[in-house]
Amino acid sequence: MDARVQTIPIYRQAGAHPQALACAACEVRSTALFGVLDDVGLDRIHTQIASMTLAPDATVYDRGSAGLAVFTIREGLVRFERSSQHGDRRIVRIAGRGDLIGQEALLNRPYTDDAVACTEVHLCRIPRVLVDQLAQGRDALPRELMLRWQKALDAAESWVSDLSTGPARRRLLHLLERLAQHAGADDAIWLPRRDEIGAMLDMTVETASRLVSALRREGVLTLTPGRSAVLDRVALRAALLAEGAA
Amino acid sequence: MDARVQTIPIYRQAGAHPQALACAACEVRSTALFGVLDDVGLDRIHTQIASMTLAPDATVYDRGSAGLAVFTIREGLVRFERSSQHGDRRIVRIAGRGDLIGQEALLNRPYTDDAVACTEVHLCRIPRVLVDQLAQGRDALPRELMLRWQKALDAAESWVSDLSTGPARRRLLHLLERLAQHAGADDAIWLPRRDEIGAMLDMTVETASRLVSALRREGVLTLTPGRSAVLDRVALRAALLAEGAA
DNA sequence: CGAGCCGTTGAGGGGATTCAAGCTCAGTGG
DNA sequence: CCACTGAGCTTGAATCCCCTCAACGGCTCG
Repeated sequence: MDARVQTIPIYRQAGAHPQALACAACEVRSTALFGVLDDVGLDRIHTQIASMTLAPDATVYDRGSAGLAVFTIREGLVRFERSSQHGDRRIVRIAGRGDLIGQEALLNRPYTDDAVACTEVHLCRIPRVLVDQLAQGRDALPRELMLRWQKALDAAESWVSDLSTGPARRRLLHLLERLAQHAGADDAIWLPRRDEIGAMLDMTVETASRLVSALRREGVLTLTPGRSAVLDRVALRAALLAEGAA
Repeated sequence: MDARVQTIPIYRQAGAHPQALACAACEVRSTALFGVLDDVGLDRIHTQIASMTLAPDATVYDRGSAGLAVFTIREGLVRFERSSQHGDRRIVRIAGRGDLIGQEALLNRPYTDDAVACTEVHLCRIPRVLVDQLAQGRDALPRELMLRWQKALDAAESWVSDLSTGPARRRLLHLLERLAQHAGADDAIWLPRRDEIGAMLDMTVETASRLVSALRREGVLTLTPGRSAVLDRVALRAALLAEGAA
């Protein structure tokens, strides 16, 4: 949890602090956990939610630690890791803007994965007890919560069917396709390190490197400094079709 | 949905029909969705829940179809399948006794996977609207629901880290370990067909066959007629340790 | 500048796939 | 009754994809 945490409460009254209107004006509000709450609801919660910023590779929480809060991703990518006791880790899922992570906390459970920032990440940290309170009063919240849970479940299952199936090249292409969904304005995606690609797709760094290089030569991918790249979406589609996978 | 469905309502008053006390006396009640409801709650629901029995390979529901109900597994195993448009399917998760399946229905969503019976399966079919009603009145239910969702999510993620990681033999051993958790009294497990093992572990039928035969020769597995087998748990543990995976 | 991390590329070997054949067993119909 | 068939399982041989082992270059940083 080596992050810059701004515990400054977020007040909503006009003018004031630059983050005053943060919750109400939050860009992801409509897709985020509290998006369904009205302003009255917001008044009750905005003082307890902490805004956080994490650097790449900073951990949001550790597997096994007590779950005291859930997090909404305002910006950036987070990966979920598990490692077997003999050392080799596997990345089992990634989450992005608008996703809710650490739901286990709502059940008073320890976190089931290591959650690590891929890019710089902006989070809202929501204490477990706060959600409990809200869940009692209104009932818009449970549904929204269930939605998050289902979304995470779906993501986990399609991780199996897309990223753990077939030859290495196809798996990589599927990964790129998925990363493209979190792309910036200019088709700039976050490109994992080679060993991270390996942990995601169950392959060695060497294989990951070879395949990335191949895609670079084919023009599907153009590397840019700092773990990022530009994707040619058309070429990617073509490559996927050539794999016999749409 | 080619099943024997007993739409006979399940009444709770004493004596009466053999299934009269079904809900109240349900063996899996403590672990099932409505386990937390008291008798009053049960009175309100038992008439709307249908008891079903499905034969092996019967489908519970199809991916994409309208989700009108969730199901509790009273007995047996259910697998979740996805198939890409060029034909090859992948089994992404299995669920067993006490698990809730088809939660998407609660969100008014189509089912995200094909759900297919592995063994003979006994289900309780719970209409979506019924859960909605209950969720409004009491609030024990939402928490129980969240628990199910989290359990499914955890299962999906560990499917990636256990069954989609490493060499074929280790993946198969992990699968057996998992199937052993659903074993009958005598360590008799449901053993998938070779092509089903292939769909679970992303390998060919031939590889699956070779590995199963090898384990049979090593005494880890003893085949018995009808897609089942007896496991030597000690030998399994030993084999897993030899793989460098606990 | 050397150390270390990260990425790349090559050579060789091994594990899984592909292609192929043969087996058992249940169901079918001559 | 028994050949015939097809589905499921097994085994073999050849191929290939990916891993292992290795070396090297670029880069940052102490």
